[in-house]
Amino acid sequence: MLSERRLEVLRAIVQDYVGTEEPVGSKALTERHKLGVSPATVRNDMAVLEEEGFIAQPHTSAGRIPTDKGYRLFVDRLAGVKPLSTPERRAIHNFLDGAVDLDDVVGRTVRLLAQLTRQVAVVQYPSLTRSTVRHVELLSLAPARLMLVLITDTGRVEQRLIDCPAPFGETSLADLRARLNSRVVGRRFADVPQLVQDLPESFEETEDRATVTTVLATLLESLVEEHEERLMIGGTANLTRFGHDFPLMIRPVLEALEEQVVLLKLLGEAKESGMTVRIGHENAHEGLSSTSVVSVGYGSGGEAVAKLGVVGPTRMDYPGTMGAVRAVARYVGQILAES
Amino acid sequence: MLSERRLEVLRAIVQDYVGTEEPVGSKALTERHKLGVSPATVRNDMAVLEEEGFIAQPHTSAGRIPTDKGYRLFVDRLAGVKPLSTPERRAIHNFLDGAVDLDDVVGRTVRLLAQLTRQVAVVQYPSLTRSTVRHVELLSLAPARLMLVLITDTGRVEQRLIDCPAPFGETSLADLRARLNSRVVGRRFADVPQLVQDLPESFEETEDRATVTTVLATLLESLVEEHEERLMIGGTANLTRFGHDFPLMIRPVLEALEEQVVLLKLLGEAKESGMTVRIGHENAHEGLSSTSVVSVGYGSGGEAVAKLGVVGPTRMDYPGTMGAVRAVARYVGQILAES
DNA sequence: TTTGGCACTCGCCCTGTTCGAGTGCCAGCG
DNA sequence: CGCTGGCACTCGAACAGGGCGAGTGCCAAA
Repeated sequence: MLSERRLEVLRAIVQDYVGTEEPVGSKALTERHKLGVSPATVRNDMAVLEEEGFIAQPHTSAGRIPTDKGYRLFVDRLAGVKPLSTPERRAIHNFLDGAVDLDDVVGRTVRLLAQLTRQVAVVQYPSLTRSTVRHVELLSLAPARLMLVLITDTGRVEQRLIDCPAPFGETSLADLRARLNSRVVGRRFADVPQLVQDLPESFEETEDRATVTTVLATLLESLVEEHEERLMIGGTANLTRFGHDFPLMIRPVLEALEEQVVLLKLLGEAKESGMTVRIGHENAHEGLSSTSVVSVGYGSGGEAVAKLGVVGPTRMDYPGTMGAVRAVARYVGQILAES
Repeated sequence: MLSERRLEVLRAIVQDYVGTEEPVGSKALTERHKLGVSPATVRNDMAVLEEEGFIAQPHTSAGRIPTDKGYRLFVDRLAGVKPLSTPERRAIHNFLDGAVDLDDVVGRTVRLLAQLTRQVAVVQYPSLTRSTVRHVELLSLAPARLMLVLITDTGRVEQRLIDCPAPFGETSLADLRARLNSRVVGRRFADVPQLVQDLPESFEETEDRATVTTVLATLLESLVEEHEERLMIGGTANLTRFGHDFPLMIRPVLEALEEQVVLLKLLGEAKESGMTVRIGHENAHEGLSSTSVVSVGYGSGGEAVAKLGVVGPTRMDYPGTMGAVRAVARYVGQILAES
């Protein structure tokens, strides 16, 4: 087990390294932090910490830098979540309050998060399957062409064109629309396909209706699949803060960020509740092995409807980042609940 | 005036430099291109070209590289637009045909363009003001809360929440909806606010309606303003191909790309018809002074409803890039016309 | 267990040197 | 008059060597 002071030394190393981006030596440590011991003692502690794998030296006769394992310990036991300052909180409110629709909320959130953390921000749209249906609309664009519009309680609006096998009268359309709405409004999205599937059984009439309803069902399903998970990213310019080795690092990160699949998986791996911090190699994707991901679920009520987070270098200000991420998530939740 | 051979030398320099990323000297030129003259002659030509400002040397005793002016001449007079290969064309079709809605079309276009050109792709959503209204829908989400949904002929669907000053009956709603549609469908989007503004005059009834209609009008207007110009970008990972000096270059470019305003202005400066190539300092934004922007309008019919293009280093393969941009724009136009 | 001292290591940075691609100029040739 | 080959020159890239100093590990003493 590590003594209290050793942990203190680790904390000091992490803080200094995050601040300076340079390997930190024993002397500098004792000067900048009031550890109450001499450099020699710190050196001994460092030797132990290195043996345990919490820190490493890039090359002999250089200072130490934290390893992923070191950051892990730091996050788990040595650092809290730094609450935001009141100006920062106020900035969040001001910035987010002007949003006019969901796209706007998500867009503003991304920009806000990127600005607060000075890192790359990722915000997932509220999941369809976890939302409930607020409204279903069927519009007739042309005789044999419909448009389906779905509105969720989280403000998402999804639409899809439907080519009907045969023309469809306005009255039957109204009928179907009414039945759909009475069936489906207020239900969880995930249940919708099944509900719609059953709909034809309640009719004894023409096959017209049956065909259309099946079209609807398949459409709903594909819609849920394809649009289930959308996300927005921003602040990629912050990648340039990565450090001196950034030309090599930045490439795979940009590539990973472009692959929505990768990002979704990344967020998907995060815990359902509470904040998740994945450090360096803890991330499955190897292009992100020198980045850390801080993510948290957000939602209008008790349960999360989606996640948001930031991606940055492992050498990041964890307490501050976690504080910003949590604060933003909370407030976005409030905004969603209001709308 | 420049002789034919001098132009040929410039063309060779541009081609070689684009290929190798390295300053090109007289010897290498004569070896790689059948100019039919000796290096010494080429040197003389180069001296002239440099005097005229078409090429420059990064430092004494290095080869020459084209200046912005040199690229301009190259694009204007020395290079055509390289048509795509048939496999490439087929790829475009295959890739774009699977799109299910406008978001999907735009998203696929961005990815396609980025992949074809290996550069950063920018695609503007079809402009609202240049589209016509296909459908207007008014949904009642709560007694005093409506949702307005607008659908354009280009497939854009825009929605906006409306908080009514007072509850609004279902029948008055249906009435208003019908009137709205009969007034507005088929009209150009830009005219809609005015049309809606006039709507209250055709009523002699309660002030209920009047208030709601004005709410509608202002909303329509703000909607047009705020959502008029949206765009999607992709392929930012290609920024890493920028060259050896890319750490310095990439920063301002990423920042510019994040600022939608900047990009929109960039595309806005492009000609209305035909392809526009802006080279280096020709771009107003100074962060983009070492990039070139190739853009072109696209649309379902004769006139353009929006623009798309790519952003890359001035040292780019202009004929190939222009070919890809043009081909993609054409096919996206077709897709939009079909939907 | 902590501390001061001390020898040692090794990357960084500065300097000097070499190497060669590329240039400009010039005299000669068609 | 334009093209060509030759030649001296320039100047950056690449490499090597040396001093510097931060930082280390170890040890003996408190």
